[in-house]
Parts: sequence; C-alpha cells; structure tokens
Amino acid sequence: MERGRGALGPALELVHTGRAPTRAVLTAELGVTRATAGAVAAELEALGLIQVDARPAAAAGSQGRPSHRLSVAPNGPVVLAAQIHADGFRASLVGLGGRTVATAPGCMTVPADPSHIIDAVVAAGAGLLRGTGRRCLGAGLAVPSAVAEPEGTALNPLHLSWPAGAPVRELFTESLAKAGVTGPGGAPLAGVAGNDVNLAALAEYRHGAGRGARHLLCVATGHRGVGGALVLDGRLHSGSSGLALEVGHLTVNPAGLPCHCGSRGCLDVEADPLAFVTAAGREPGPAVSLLQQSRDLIRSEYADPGVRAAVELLIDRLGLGLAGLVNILNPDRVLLGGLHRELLEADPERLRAVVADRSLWGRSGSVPILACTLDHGSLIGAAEAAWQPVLDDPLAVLGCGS
Amino acid sequence: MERGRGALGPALELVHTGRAPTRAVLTAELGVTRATAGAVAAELEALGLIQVDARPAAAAGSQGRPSHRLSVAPNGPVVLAAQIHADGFRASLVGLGGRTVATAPGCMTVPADPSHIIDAVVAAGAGLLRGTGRRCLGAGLAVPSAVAEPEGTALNPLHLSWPAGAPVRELFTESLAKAGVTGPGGAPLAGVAGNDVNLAALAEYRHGAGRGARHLLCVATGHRGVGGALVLDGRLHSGSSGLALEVGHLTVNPAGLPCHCGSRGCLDVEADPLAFVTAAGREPGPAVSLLQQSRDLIRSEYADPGVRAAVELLIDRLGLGLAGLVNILNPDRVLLGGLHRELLEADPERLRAVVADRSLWGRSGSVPILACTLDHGSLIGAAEAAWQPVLDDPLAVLGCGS
DNA sequence: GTATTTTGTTCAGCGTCGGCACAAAGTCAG
DNA sequence: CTGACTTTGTGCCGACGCTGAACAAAATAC
Repeated sequence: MERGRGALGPALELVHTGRAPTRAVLTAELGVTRATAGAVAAELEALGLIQVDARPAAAAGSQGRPSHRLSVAPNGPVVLAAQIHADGFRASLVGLGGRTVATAPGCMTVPADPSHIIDAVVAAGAGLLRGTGRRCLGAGLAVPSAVAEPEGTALNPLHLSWPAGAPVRELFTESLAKAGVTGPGGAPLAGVAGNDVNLAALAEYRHGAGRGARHLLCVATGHRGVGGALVLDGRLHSGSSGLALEVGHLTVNPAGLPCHCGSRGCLDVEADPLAFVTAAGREPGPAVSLLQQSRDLIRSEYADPGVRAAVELLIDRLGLGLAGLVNILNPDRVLLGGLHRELLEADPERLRAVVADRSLWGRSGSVPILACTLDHGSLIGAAEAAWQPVLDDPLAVLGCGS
Repeated sequence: MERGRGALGPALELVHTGRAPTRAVLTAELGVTRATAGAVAAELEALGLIQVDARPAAAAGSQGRPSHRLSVAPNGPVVLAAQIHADGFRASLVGLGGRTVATAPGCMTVPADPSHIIDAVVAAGAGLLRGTGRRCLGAGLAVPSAVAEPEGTALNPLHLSWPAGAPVRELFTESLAKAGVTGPGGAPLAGVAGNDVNLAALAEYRHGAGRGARHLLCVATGHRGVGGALVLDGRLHSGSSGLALEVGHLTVNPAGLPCHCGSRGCLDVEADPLAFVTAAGREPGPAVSLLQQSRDLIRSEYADPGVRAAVELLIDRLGLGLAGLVNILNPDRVLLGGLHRELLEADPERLRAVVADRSLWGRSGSVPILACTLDHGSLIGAAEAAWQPVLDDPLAVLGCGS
C-alpha cells in the first residue's frame, strides 16, 4: 500500500495477457522504474492475484541476472462465466490468464422463459464454485443476441425463443444472488451480460489470434445470421447503446434473397450456414445443426463441385461484406469464426483476394485475415468481461483490507 | 509549476470547448479539489492560454460568492489552419475556443503539383502571422482526400489533379520551415494533415452541433463523392492507418450506376451533387460548382416536381447508407454536411423515417440527425488537430521556462 | 446589519513515484 | 577457478502533485 497503486491495473492486465512474463519486461511495458514495478508486483502477489517465481526456468543465452518469472496465481480467485446458445448452455470458472478451471456443460432445449435457463446455468456455475472452493470475483454471461446498454436487455435473441427485450443482466444478477454466489466479503455480485460475438472478440484479443492488434474486427456466424465485433485499443466498442457491429444487413448480393429487414441480399441471409447448405444443393437440417452440417460438407465433400461452388459463392459474398467493413472501420486485423472460419480455411487466397479487390486501398486490402483460435471464445470472453473491474482497479474490487 | 500539472491538459480542453465557464464548474468537471482547480487555472493563466475575470458578468439568481469567469485568452497564441479544396485554398489563424483571428482566402485552379499550392497556402498563413504578430503553436492542413497514417500521404485526392500518395504532411512541414513559421522558441513546427471531413467532424464535436455527443458520426458531400468521419469519446477515429470511414462504397441502390470501385450503386455515385443534379433532370455544370448548383435547385426550385423527386430519391439513398452506418457504428448523434445537410433541411422527416426504418433497433433508429453548424468546419478542424498536442500536455509544448 | 451560501486562497501533510546506490545472480574471458 | 561485466531486485531519500481543513472574500436572504 505504499508504492505503485496507480499502475496496479495495467500491470495486472499485462500479466493476465501474458505480455509481462518477467519483472524486467513489466518495468519496460509500464514505463516506470524497477523500484515501482517491483512494488507493483509485490502488491499483486500480496493480493493473491499473481505469482513470482524467484527460480527462473531457463535463461537461454541472455547475460546478466535472470529475471524472476511473473505468472498468474494458480490457485487465485476466479470468475463465473456462462454462455447460452441455441442448443444449451455452458458454465465455467475461469481464472486470470483465460485459464478455465472447471466446466459444466449442459444441453437442453432452451425454454422460452429466459429466467429458467439463466437459473440453470448459474446453478451449474455455483455448483462448480462449491466444488472447488475458489473465491469468485465476478460473473459474465454471453448470449446470442445484441445486448442494449445501459439496460442490459437482449434485443434480438433470434435463435432462442425468448421475447425481445428480455432483461438478461438483471435476471443474471438476481439469479446469482438466489444461488448464493457472492463477491469478496459476501457482497452481492453484479453480473455483466454481452453479445457472444462481442465477447469472443474480446477473448481473442486478450488470449487468442487477436493478441497485439490495435483495431480488431471479428465476424462470425453460428447457426443463423452473422455477427460482428470490434475491439479498439483493447476496449470492446459496443457503440453508444451496445448495438454496434450489427453487420448482418450489409448488402452483399443486390439480386439476393429478401431479408426480414425489408431489404434484399443482406449478409445475414447470404452468408450464414443456411445459405451455404442451400447453395450446395443440400436439404437443410434442423437449425441447431446447420453449422455442423456445413462443416461436414466442407471437410468431407469438398471434392463435390456443388459444395466447392457453394464455398466460392459464400466466400465472394462474405468478402464483399468484409471489404465494406474494412472500408468503414480500417482494422489492422480481421478474425473469422464459425462457418466463416471454415470458409477462410477452405480457400484463404480467394477470400483475401476479394477483400483486397473491394476494399479501396491496397494497404487496407492487405489487412491480415485470420481464424479465431479459442475454443468456447464467447465463454472466455464472458470471463474477460467479468474480470474487467479487477483489471481496471484491483484494489477497488478486492478492498485494501483483504 | 507546483500544483495541478497532471490535470492541466483536461482543464485546458474544458475551457477550450466552453464546458468550464467558471472555476467552480472546472472543479466539478475535473473531479479535484478547489485548491487544485485554482492552481491549474493560475498555471494556465500564467502560460497565457486562458483569462480569469474576477469581475463576474451577471450572477443571475444564484446565491453565494460569484465565480470568476474562465475564458480563452483573447490575445493568446494561435495555430495556423489551412484548407485546400477543389477550387482554391483558405488559410486562417485560429485561437483557442475555435476563434478565427484572421483569414486569407485564395481562389485558383489547384495545380497538379501539391507542393505549389501547399507553399501558397502556407505563405498566406505566414503573412497573417507577420501581420498579427501572434505566437504560433502548431499548424494543421485539411485536404479532400484520405490521409494515410503514419506516413501522412494523400491517397485519393480525387477532385484535385494530384498524384495518389502525395506526401502532404511532409510537404506541409517543409513548407512551414521554408516560410519561416516556427513554434515556441524558434523550434521547427511539425504540421499535421488530415481528411477534410474528419477534421470538420472534430470541429463540430468541439465547437458545433456535435458538442456533448459520445459517438459522433459525420457524413458529408462536397462536389463529388461522399465522406464520413467518426469521433469516439472525443478522439477522432481514423482507423489503424487513417483510412476509416471511407463510406462511399456502401451499396445503396443495387440496380444503380457503376462505380469506379467495380461495384454498382455505391453511395459515392448515388448520393453526391452530380447524382442529384442528374436526377433532377438538369444539365450538370462544372464539377466545382455542382454543390452550389444543387443548393440553388433545392432552395429556389423546390416547387419543381423534378427537383422534389430528386430530393426524395437522394434522401432515400442517403438514408439507406446512414442506416447501414448506424447499424455498424451505433453513434448517438449523426451530423450531415454539404449537400446532405441541404437534403436533411429540405425534408427532415423523410430522412429520419428512412433511417429509423432501416436501422434495426427502434432505439438506434431514433438517433438524432442534425445539420453541421460551423462555417469552414474543416478549417476549424485543422486548427483543432494542430491544437491537440497543447490540449494533451500544455507544458510539453510551451516548455516549463516560457 | 447579520446569517447563510458559495467561492477563492493558503498551508500543512501525505501518498506515489523517480533517481540513486547497493546487493544479488547470472554469463563471459582468461 | 577467478575476476570483470551485465542485468535484475531492493532500500532510501527527495520531489512533485494532490487532498483536506481552516480561513478569507463576495454575493444573497432575512
């Protein structure tokens, strides 16, 4: 409680994202003196958040005294991360560094009443907490819908049969209280809720293929429709009311299918798994298995000319949409998830060529397009959102006394 | 040089934008004690940047001791602001608060060699500086082209006959040195260059219709093509390489005109003055007078059914483009400039209805759409960009000794 | 004219960080 | 194996920048 209180948050974030493996690097990254960095590390260790290994692993080739290694505390506090998708839910405890400590998947048909499934996923998370006995510092929930801020309501839970405007954050917070999940000192825990693609983008930025990007654009499709997200200088850009990056209604096929938005040829209906299966000339299965059906087609039947043509068609449409987004947002990296990831991996050159051709500047055209790398990215992202208050100011969350 | 050095920049910005008319308000806005706010104000006054009037104007109805009024120093330092457009240039000296101190317009055909006109506009500005004898702290240049960062090159100076990739920032800085324009202590001055719509958006955010917005979207059209800009939390978002908000190639008319980008029906060719004049069934005049021709048509011949139909057609196309941008960016305010401003004022309800109808969420649909209010917004914006280093850290620019 | 309210100023105190000196722990050269 | 060198960790002091409290000033309210 003497030195380095102002830099506590940034320092924790550096260790959390693995960008400060040693005290020396921490010193350089924070731009402070060794004395301050040392005090900061000591404080974070005292708070039980990080670990300092005096015994260095292997100082390969470097002269001088070896650095102490900084790492996330292996038995430190966790956050409760929850995810709801069309065919079930998933709850995890996630520590710093994006490390999943325990997981409880659950499959079911999602009930029309959001509070039921939120209670179920929270109960699963509470069970994990009891089982492991870890301290819980926050809770995050990912839902397949835009979440309006500051209300915390799910505006378009399309593939869930929920009513539009369901107050998911409020339900989540109430559910946490009912399940007895509390924060430090038994205080009630305020849950955070967000769109699954947004949260996945945040997770990729911190721990996945988005590390080191300044402006990260993420586009993904799960079962139906297309979602987008943008991370600007490390912060999720969700717009003035949480509704940014609703990219599904960019026009990518002027002569295309009518969309429920009133226009034709929107990305939502032209570049999602249903569009792919249809373009490949196959009979679409049930909605929740469309992504798997598409994956199977690409991986097992790519030799089929119909499948191949469908891949190329969807790449062209997706590329048009991405080019539009690149022109507007000028990101320095683009990540693709869900079916879009499969399309990228099936023919990376074609997609990159379309984007380069249609985004005006050769420079932006050469923006790297990569695949998302995290499993359950939106779950990790929900955890990241829950960690955010701790990363912003550890002392405010943990209290000076504890 | 004792108290309040950290809060110096934020305090200056508050006075600069008129959000801190008194010491008491400054105290509240900065979230510091009266002692600190007083010291900060004293320091800024000592630096010659602001003025403290002990004699209050008229404390209407309020109890207690009247506040001292804070205002921008009337004879304080200025920055050199320059703007180049299709039919000439304009140079001004602009003080804090966006106050234009002196102006030198110049009309000519813009030469194909950018350095000639940049030298001319800088010479005009240098003349103003000699004439007024004011200290100059920075210089900014607005050009009708995307400016790539960090190179400072004009990538698509479409209506100028410049080569693509002209190094405008470098030319500007060299020209300043040649003209003998120097910063504090005779140090060489680093010029900043930016896209005119971007800079106009910044000016509107600070001093115009954008004041108080969190996420401000600005769309404007001058003679040809459509430009956009985004201000996020007070900072211009120009993307990872300065190329963001190139909004001209959103598709707004699937069956529309071919565009040089290879697509059809782009905003650039469907919602600019040429498109309007053509849609109204008139013979387009020379490129540099298209905006004026459009204005005249709307203001004088709105009764003509052809003109009216053209207004409605362009409103519908513009609305489609704006709706797409609102879905992606979720701003809390939209400003329109150039011909788009005229369209808004001709039929505000129609434009708002189109945007509300096509942007998915009723809430975003009700985003306020307003007209730009500043004359020569991009010139003021060039000045704002030039002021930025002073607003960020006044002491670093002015030096502790002076 | 006195009380109240609000604002500006002075001064002491303290927390936080930089700078420096020194100790510690390794590599490298002979 | 020893000594020089390099790099990292730590303790101490001072400076800087802010808070808090007391006090003074300038208006309104009664």
